[in-house]
Amino acid sequence: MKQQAIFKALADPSRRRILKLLRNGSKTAGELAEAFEFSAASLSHHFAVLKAAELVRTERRGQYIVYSLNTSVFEDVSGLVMELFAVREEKR
Amino acid sequence: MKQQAIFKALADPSRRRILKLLRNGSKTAGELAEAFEFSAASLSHHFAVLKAAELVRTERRGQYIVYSLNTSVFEDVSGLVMELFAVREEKR
DNA sequence: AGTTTAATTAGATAAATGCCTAAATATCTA
DNA sequence: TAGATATTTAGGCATTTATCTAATTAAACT
Repeated sequence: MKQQAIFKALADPSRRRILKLLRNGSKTAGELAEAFEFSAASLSHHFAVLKAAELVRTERRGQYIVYSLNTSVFEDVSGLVMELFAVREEKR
Repeated sequence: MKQQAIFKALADPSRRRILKLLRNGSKTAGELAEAFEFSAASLSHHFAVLKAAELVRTERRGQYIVYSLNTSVFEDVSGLVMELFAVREEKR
């Protein structure tokens, strides 16, 4: 798990928005792009950051590249947040 | 709740480390500084970012300024994470 | 094979971030 | 009130980030 990559990826509002768009199912890069006013290139950069954090997964489908949420990282992220706030257990 | 401030604050490893140091009780700026090799000024900057996100609270105690975790934000942060990954409920 | 469509990579630039030292502020103590 | 200690604020610099346009890669369709 790439803790730093995850937090860094989540720090940008556009990237969080991409994640939210993916909650209800995969989308192609182009479909996602419709929701933004950025150039496709900029979006692509954001995808790369999300991918580096393993928050999304990709799959080529013909001409298209399909992005989907990697929900298995969700537990990692939750765990990281817990870890930041939870009082540490006594050693025993 | 300042969503963007929170995610931005969590994006830096030193700031996450500060939060962890505070899990088991308040500490003065100086005590926290001992754990780092940064200048006090740099640390102070990090404190300001954490404070802007309301992740920590401060209280002056004489000469010292005491920092403590604002655990009430914990729920906010958890909620934000949930929101990023949870499949959205059907409208009804 | 050549053209179109989808997406990424390269290269440039402006803005934000993280660090530093020096100066300022606040409190304590002699 | 003067000096010492704790911390923040100001100003400057280097690195990283987010964006753009242009060029490239990959697949699809004639």
